[in-house]
Formats: sequence, structure tokens, C-alpha cells
Amino acid sequence: MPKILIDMNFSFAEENYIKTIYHLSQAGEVGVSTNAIADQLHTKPASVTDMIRKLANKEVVDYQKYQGVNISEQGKKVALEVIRKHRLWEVFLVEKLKFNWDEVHEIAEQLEHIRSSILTERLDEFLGYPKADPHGDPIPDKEGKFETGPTVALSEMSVDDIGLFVMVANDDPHLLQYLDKMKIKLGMKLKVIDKVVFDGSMQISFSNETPVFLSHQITQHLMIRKVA
Amino acid sequence: MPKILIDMNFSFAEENYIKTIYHLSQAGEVGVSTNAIADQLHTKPASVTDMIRKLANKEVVDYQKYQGVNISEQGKKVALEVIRKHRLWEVFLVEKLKFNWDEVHEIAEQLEHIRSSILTERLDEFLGYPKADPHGDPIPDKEGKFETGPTVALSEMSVDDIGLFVMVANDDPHLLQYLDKMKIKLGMKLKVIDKVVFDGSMQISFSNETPVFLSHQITQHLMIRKVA
DNA sequence: TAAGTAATTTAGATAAATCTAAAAATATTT
DNA sequence: AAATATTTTTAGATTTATCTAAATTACTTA
Repeated sequence: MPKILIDMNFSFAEENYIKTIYHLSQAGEVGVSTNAIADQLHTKPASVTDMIRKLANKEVVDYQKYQGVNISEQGKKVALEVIRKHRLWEVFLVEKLKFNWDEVHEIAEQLEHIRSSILTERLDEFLGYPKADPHGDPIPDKEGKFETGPTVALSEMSVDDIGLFVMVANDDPHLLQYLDKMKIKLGMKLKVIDKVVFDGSMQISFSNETPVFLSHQITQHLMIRKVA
Repeated sequence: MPKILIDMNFSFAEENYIKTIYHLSQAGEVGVSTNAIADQLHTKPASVTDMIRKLANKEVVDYQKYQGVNISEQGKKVALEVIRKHRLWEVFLVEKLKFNWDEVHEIAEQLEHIRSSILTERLDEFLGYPKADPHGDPIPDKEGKFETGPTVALSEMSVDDIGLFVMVANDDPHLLQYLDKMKIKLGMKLKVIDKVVFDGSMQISFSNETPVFLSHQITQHLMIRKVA
């Protein structure tokens, strides 16, 4: 018999693990590794093993020793609920409280754990049912559904490809501040001018302006919806 | 040498104890009792003793075995910061998210622990620097200062006294719902029509309407600013 | 494939916040 | 003031989330 998710409560720590495992399994291979989770959460592999055990008992992840974890259907629901709250609060902070988009992540990390489904729905309504957060990441609806066109990392695109910059797949303030400094904003049209094989760096023209130079470390995190 | 408060971080649990001790020492005698704290926080006296010890080490309370606790100057600052956040969030929930005033306490109990001084200031600004929360409780400013005229519990007033209903000194949803049902709202003018010595119950006329009957248990918690 | 390296898990500790049951101190009552 | 009742504290456990160090398993590479 499957446990009733509605009645389940997860601690802040558990929610953070579930969210991280969800993100990592979205972004990559089957079987998320202990080390990857430890890195993401700035904790130690041994701690991850312990927590994974507990989450497996609660049936929010599937786990077999030495084989990595996978998020379960139940776990996906929990993760999407947390992600929904995180992104709604980010919209609130930027749209209503006039924060810059590089300042909101840390605060949203706290707010995402506030427990009240009515609150989430009211906030969503107050914000006008936004479809994306300030970084362009889609906001799941109440049922956990969200729409996104297919996107690729800028680093995967070829010379002369054209696309729309729709999302930053990284919350590091340094990256966001750098993008601000370079005047690179979400929704900008771009064209790949040149790509250096040796180091993967690229020359990109945003909004038909003079091309800028971006390293592979940066282009990896810029998600593009291809246009043509 | 006094510890630097700015650098201090308190856990949710610690903040709740500090807030409760502050409230209890405002509301009553010197030396808040272990049992009173335990009742308020729905915990056991033994747990309270442990926590008080810790808070005394951190110098936010003054404590001597068997003599009860008192909040220190440092502790007062921490308490007022938490109270400030609690009340600002309550205003947000009622004014912006259209919650009823009897629904906000539980959510504000969570939101009051969000750590970000910029957030608090921005929220305050967004709400237009409100002076009181939806229950009429004053909101401390950044420095912990707040203004409030002298108030008395309705239960302490005499026949023919007139006053303004300015605050509910209790967050129990049942009480708030009852007040809603009776159409008793903050800011209403009232007059004491009759007072029964035997049980302390009172007949009160709100806004010159037909008098309503209120038990001592209720009139205890209705705070009145005397008018004449 | 055997050896060496890297990743993962186990075992045993620690810190925070709580609990129960028993002991000690304080208050109250006759 | 002595007896009784209440409050508070101590002692010893428990749970959650961590950690370090050692053991185990899996992966790589020569």
C-alpha cells in the first residue's frame, strides 16, 4: 500500500535533499551519486548515505546500495511543491519588494519551506499566476505541471545558431552579477558568432550588438530556446 | 565584555523561547516561571530548564536556579526583532493576500524566523510602514521602539466606562472567529453596560448597538484604550 | 585481469532539542 | 512550624542530522 503523501511532513533538511535529488536527476544520468548530492548540499558523503536511507524508507526515492538514488513519483511531487514555492517567492521578492534577481536565492531557500498550501495558492494569485521566476525557470502549477519548450545549454550550440536566452541553470550570485555587468538579460535574442574548440569558449552576439566573449564555464549555464 | 549581538544567530527554537519569555515578562511578574513557559510552548518543564540554561549562557536571559527567568537587554532586542517580523508578515497576509485575521497566526509563526534584515526592511516599506498588526498589536520599528497608548483589559473596566477596542491579547483562532461572528472588530467604540460580580461577565454595547454578553474568559483578552 | 584509485557505506561520535522519571527545592496549608 | 503539595531541576534516554575515520565496493587503467 502506498503511503498517503498528503499526511507526510518533511523536515527542512529532507526537503532540501529531495529537491537536490530531483534537480540532479533532471539534469543528468540515472542514479544520482552520493558525491554529487554531498557537493550540492555542502555536506559529507556519509551524511548523504544516512539521509538517503531515510528517504528511501519514506518512499520518496528509490535506492540500492552503491547504485545511486532516483527520485520516485511521490518524491517528484514533494520536490515540485518545494520548487513551486521557491520560484513564487523569488517572483515576489523581485516584483514586489524590488530585489535584484541575484539577491533572492538565499532568501527563497528559506521561504520555500514555509508550510501552508493556502499561502502558496494566495501568493500565486497575488502575483498573477506567473509562469516563470526571475531567472526564467518555469513555475510548476498546483499539480506540479509546467510548460517549457526544449532548451539547450549555450555551450551545446553551433556557430550561426540563433536562440532566445530563457534561463540561467545556476544560482551563483557571481554568475548573475557578471551577467548583469555584461548587460545580458533573459529573453534576449542571440547568435553564435564563433566557438573555440580548444577551450569551448564562444563569441556571442546578444540583441545584434558587438559580440561578447564567454568562457565554457559560463555558456554551460545559459539555457537557450533555439529559434531556427 | 558584552557579546556582539549582530553576530549571534539563534535557532527557531531559541527564538521561540526568547519571544515567549519576553511576552510573559511584559504581561506579568518578575521572574517568569518554568511552568508558564512550558505551557505556552507546549513543551515540558524539564525541556524549558535545559533551554533556559543555554539562553543564560548566551546572555539573552538572566537566570538563577528556582528563581525564574528574566529577559536581558540583549534578549529584548532579539525578541522585538522576531515580534517585528511576525507582525509585519501578519499585515502582509491580511492586507495583500486577503487572509482573515484569524488565519494568519500559524503562518506568521513560521515567517517570523526568516533571516534577512534587508527582507524585513523591504517588507516594511512595501506595506507602508504599518504601526500595528491586524490584531492591533503595535509593530516595533528597526530599533525595537514602538508607541502604544495605555490600555486595559475590558474585564478591568467599570459600568459606563467608554473605550476603543484596540487589541486582542490572544491569538487563539476560536476567539478570533467568535469575535468575527459577533461582528466585534478592532477600532470599535464600546461602552460597558453591565458587569456581573459573581462570574465577571459583562454586557457591552459596541458602536451603540444592542449590548452583547461576554464572559470573563473573553473580556480578559480584549484590550481597550480608555476614551473618557 | 590484477592493481590502484575513487566512490560509497559502515561504525562510532557529537550536538541540539526534546522526553520521562526521580530527586531536590520552594510554597502552601493546616 | 510541620506536613503536604507544587514547582523546578537533575539524570539518563531518544531522535535528528551531522561528522570523521575506517572498511568495503565499484571503477579504471596499465
